[in-house]
Amino acid sequence: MNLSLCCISNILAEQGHKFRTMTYKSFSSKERSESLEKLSEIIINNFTVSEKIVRHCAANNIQGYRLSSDLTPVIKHPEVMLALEDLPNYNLINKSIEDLSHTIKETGIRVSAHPSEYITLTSDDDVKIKHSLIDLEMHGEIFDRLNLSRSYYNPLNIHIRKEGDAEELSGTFIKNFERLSESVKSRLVLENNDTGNTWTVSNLKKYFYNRHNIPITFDNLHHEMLNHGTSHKDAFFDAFSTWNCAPIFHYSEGKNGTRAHSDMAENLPVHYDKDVLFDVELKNKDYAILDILKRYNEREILTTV
DNA sequence: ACCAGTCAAGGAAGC
DNA sequence: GCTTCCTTGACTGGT
Repeated sequence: MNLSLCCISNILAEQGHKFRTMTYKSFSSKERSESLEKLSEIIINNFTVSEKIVRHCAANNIQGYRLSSDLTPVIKHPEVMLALEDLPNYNLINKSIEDLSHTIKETGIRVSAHPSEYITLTSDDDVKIKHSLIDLEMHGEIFDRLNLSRSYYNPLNIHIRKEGDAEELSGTFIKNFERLSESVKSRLVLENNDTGNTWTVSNLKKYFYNRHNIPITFDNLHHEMLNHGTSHKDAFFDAFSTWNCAPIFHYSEGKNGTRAHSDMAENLPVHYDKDVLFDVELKNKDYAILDILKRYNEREILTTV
């Protein structure tokens, strides 16, 4: 069972290895030089924590890691717009990125990311599109700096977000997709969602894979909530067939039948004997993953005796 | 040390 | 055309 940790290790956080962030409100409330110093420290901290988490995954038989999408907070805010090179102690920032890169290579942990839920390539508002393009490009830059492959082996996963006419929305999406660099385009994949009625696996496949070869991420919980009558197995294989490498799918369970993620899993991810990496979206994070692995291995022992 | 309120984002729904 | 909700972790300011 190949599992991937989603952003935070609760185990390491309890030991004091925590991510930090900075809002624009905070950045702009102090002297610029003071804010830049603080931001530089935050970014170094975040890459260093990521490196520790990758090591932690490798030590615990967790094959994948979804990087946080807030490693470099506020730098691409419209009123800030800085490059990493503009920050104090850039050499130390670069060193923290190189350390993470080396650890990823050394451990063989497969890395992905899920840029903000608020990113949209389907908005009518070009300002919002531009913010989204900039945010995606920052992810591409970080992936490039980490020497991650420009392929779906290291995917950047987003949602379509907007509801409405699939034909029209997919046209808008592709028009904006073409504005992205190769760094992003070569990694971008799309995930099914349930917040409306449109973006099931089969519609994503029809409008984005069949026409543009963009792979589809299968999320079992979103599928449960919106499936247009398609079974779990059919949706799984529909999405599976869109990848040119082992897919990264999402696994979670809802709290009392809702879309709110539960703390721990009660069941196991179903992979139909296929090679899939499951990004586990459960609140107890690595505790939930270690529990799944333990139960899975116990079941393997029972069924092979 | 701890707690409650704040912050960030785009879209949808409800007045 | 407003406000509120959605989500979620860290930050912030008060005790």
